[in-house]
Amino acid sequence: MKRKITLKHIARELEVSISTVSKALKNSEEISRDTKERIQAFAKLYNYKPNNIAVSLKNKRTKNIGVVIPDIVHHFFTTVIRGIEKYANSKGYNVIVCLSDESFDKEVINMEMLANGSIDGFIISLSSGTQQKNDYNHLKEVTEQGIPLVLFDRITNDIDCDKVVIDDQLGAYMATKKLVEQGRRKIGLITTEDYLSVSRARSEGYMKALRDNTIEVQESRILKLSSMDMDENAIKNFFNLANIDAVLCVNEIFAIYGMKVAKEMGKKIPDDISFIGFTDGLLSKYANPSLTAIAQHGERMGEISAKMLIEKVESEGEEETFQTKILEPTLIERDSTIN
Amino acid sequence: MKRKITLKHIARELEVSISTVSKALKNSEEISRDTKERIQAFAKLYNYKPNNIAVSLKNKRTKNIGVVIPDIVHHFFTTVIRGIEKYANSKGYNVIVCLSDESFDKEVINMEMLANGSIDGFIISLSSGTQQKNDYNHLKEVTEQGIPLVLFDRITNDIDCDKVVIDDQLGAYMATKKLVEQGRRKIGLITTEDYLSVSRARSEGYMKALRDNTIEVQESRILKLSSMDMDENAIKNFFNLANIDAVLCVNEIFAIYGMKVAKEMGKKIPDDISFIGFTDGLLSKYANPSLTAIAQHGERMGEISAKMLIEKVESEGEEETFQTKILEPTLIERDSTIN
DNA sequence: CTGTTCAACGAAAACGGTTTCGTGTTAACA
DNA sequence: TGTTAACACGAAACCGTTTTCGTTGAACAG
Repeated sequence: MKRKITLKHIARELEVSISTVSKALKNSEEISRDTKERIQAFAKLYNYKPNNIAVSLKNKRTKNIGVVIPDIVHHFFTTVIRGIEKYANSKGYNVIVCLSDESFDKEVINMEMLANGSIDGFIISLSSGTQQKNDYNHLKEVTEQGIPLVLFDRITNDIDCDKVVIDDQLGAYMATKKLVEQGRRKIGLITTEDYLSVSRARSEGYMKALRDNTIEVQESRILKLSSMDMDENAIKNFFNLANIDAVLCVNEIFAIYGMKVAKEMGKKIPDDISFIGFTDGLLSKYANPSLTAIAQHGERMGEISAKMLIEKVESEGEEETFQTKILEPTLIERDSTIN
Repeated sequence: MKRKITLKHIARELEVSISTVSKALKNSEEISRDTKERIQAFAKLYNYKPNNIAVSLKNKRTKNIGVVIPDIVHHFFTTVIRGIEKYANSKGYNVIVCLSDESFDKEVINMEMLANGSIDGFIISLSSGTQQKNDYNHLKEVTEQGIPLVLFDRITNDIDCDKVVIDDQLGAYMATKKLVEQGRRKIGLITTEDYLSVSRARSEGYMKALRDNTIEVQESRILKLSSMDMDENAIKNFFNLANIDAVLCVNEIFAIYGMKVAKEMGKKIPDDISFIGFTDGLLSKYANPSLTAIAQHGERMGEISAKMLIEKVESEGEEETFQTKILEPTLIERDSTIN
């Protein structure tokens, strides 16, 4: 077992001081060519690499960024992580991923664990528990400590920090408008409970599009589902009672499941009923029929979040100025709507 | 901006030494009740939390574990991460996720970044680039440095370390056997190039099952696809020429895509052709028809990997003994096979 | 009164680097 | 010959902990 070599070892071996070694390895002008070459050659030979922890302690920079997301088994979040990873890595940063599991408590615990020196900044998408509880003190605390924070997708207005979102309202608006243009009038919405910021925005876009096209918003055409139990009968009733000819779903699963139920009821997609779902993921692409979807551009969102964060981290406390970046969603038309 | 408070601050404020503060906060017997209470109260008041980096440097324990996987936009890997996270978190560890992007170089770079003190151990699934190159020196190096390593799913025999896999051969065997029992004789296999350890094992299981049932293995019934370009015509030819009545696919995407092509060709699933795919993910569940799948138990695999790793990390260098844990795959029957 | 013991605390080294500041040597110059 | 500046390097502080090993004063026995 070869232990890692340290500056001290090199110094002792080459009979110079630790400072000389340190400087030599940084190619400092202070050190003579000869000595530098000796030291660098020795270091290369023994594969010396500085200890990250020691460097972090000294520089108060960890080169780690902490990402806290509600769930990782969600295509959207994985694409965001990929975007974050990509950008962060290119800048020499590592990504520590923590899952809040949609729980307020876990979100708080994870952030506290990381906030004690482990990371240089946070990228976070709020858990539903947090949005429901409407308690953002844990976020306030880290920002007060001067730790940069970027919120993405599931954000809150209660905290001043950089934010990255897509225009959820616009996405829903575009989708609903498309359905209207295709002659649909009895357009339903399958969503979650309202405390999720994104669901709310999507509902608003849906309703606005209806109103702009002089279609009345009917409560019976809005179905609120919990992501845990997707009650088949509830969906059937919904389709039947409201006599729906098109559905906008706030996520892929709802859409795929909705299509399944519709098919079981003997409905033809898209002739009898059209479907559009949020989050253009694998399911949308490979569903049968393939699902028209509103792409959230997760990877891009991740990259932008990482970029904003790292800029804040590396700007030595210039004047604080926060921005909110709003990405445009894209409607990707497939076979679950008329083309 | 409230800066973080340190032992030194507390010591100065309470006019005791740093060591006394440190001990008091650890409830050491050395310190009198009075002093301990004073110090603890003060620490609570100012929300003192030890600096992780400093503790890491001192203890040579980071409480971080490094996970390097080929890709995160893959249901299987995300479930593994979830399992790792879950167990690691329960033991007070954080998870640093790095993506190799199926590239040997990125795998090496990521590991080198993390190996310099950032983590206590590695959990890794090899990139296809690495398996293709067959070069495992980067793994050898970290193990020689005494850093615990757990390999999962995509492993190699060239390295001595703990490993966690499912019995891929058995999975393929079970699936193929099931197809045979349902009267299929012209069973095809859609796989990737052979350098991936898992694909090879699955091919072997497939062939073994055929032989055990006195069905000849025909090269024409094996299609090797690159995951990049899924050539529709190649698949059509494959189905036609080999006159296939059942297909085993080494991953979900191949299976879903295969079903799509089959349907386009007018084939009925499962009457004309059955499908079974590896990795029981969301796609399998929500496909149409839903896909009979071999579950890889990713989450369990992640938990076990994390458990094995953390045990190694926390066992102060007892005698080295490595184990390979082989999980049993489960065949989940759905509508793409006859039931 | 001296010696021992124990409780309660502090000094200092250590982890592995970075960085500031000082110092000895040499060469150049007046 | 004495002064000075540049060069090359080392000492030491520091980052925030942990931990070992004193040290001090009081209490107690003899």
